Amino acid sequence: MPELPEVEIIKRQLNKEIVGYKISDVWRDADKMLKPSAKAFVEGVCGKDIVGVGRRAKLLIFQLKGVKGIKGKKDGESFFLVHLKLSGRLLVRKPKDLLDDHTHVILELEQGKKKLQLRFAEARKLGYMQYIESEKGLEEVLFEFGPEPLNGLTKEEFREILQGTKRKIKEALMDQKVIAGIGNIYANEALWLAKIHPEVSASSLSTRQIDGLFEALGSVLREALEKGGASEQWYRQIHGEKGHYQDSFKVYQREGELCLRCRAKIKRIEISGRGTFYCPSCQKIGN
DNA sequence: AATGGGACCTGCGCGC
DNA sequence: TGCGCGCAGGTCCCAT
Repeated sequence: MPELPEVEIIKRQLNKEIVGYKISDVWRDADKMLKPSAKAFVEGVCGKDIVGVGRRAKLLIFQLKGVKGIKGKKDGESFFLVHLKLSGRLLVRKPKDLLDDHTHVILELEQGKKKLQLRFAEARKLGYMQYIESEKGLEEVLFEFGPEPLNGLTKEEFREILQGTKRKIKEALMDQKVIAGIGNIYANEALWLAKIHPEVSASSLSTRQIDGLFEALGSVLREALEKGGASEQWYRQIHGEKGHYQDSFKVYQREGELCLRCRAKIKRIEISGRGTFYCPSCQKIGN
């Protein structure tokens, strides 16, 4: 999945569809996917209203308002997070709609007579939903993320961050503590666009290269947003539609195919265990 | 500190 | 048709 653009699209769509609904019940068949425990999650969210959906890095943040279900405490703000990991889908359906494959959690939603379901389908069960009791608890989770590339990150800050680490540039880009929201697809695509070899040390990049990478990153992420995200095997929008950015991949999963700039063959290597695709001719070390 | 490997899980496509 | 293998949008933990 679900990298920044995909999560952002889900966030925007959910804000149009489920804000104002109350969570009336939770069904689940994989307790492991609920944190801090299935019981705490269910008790935490049941009976509360969804007042908004946000995003930080690749996390969705559902803001809740209302009385805690069982113990009936004060009316305050609480939250739950959703991480889709590799194969998660969040789908908004009507209760009578055909069950989606790999659904492991269903939040029953009500607003007056209207009823909806928010279904968490996760083929690999690596994703999770996490209930968080307070704003303070939320801040503790979000605290560690680096800046958001489409919201607040400046060219100067980007330079400073990258010049301060000797790690391979692709590793740095994908580290959520360095920059938030970049995953394997967008790291590969941005480096191709900026003509930077994925294995070069971040601190060895010139200012001109870093500025180019900053532009490339913004351009790739914005284009992905416009195209509804990248739908490979799993990613879907909230009504099940595919995004289209996969049709614009320049290097990702194009091993052996021709570079669209110079016609050289795209190579695949591994960096930190992740498939890495680049053009050996226009992304040279020491460019 | 930095790097590498494995774990967490399951599904799918490919070659034989 | 069936089986084994490699690969998959992510992140965490541990050993070296």
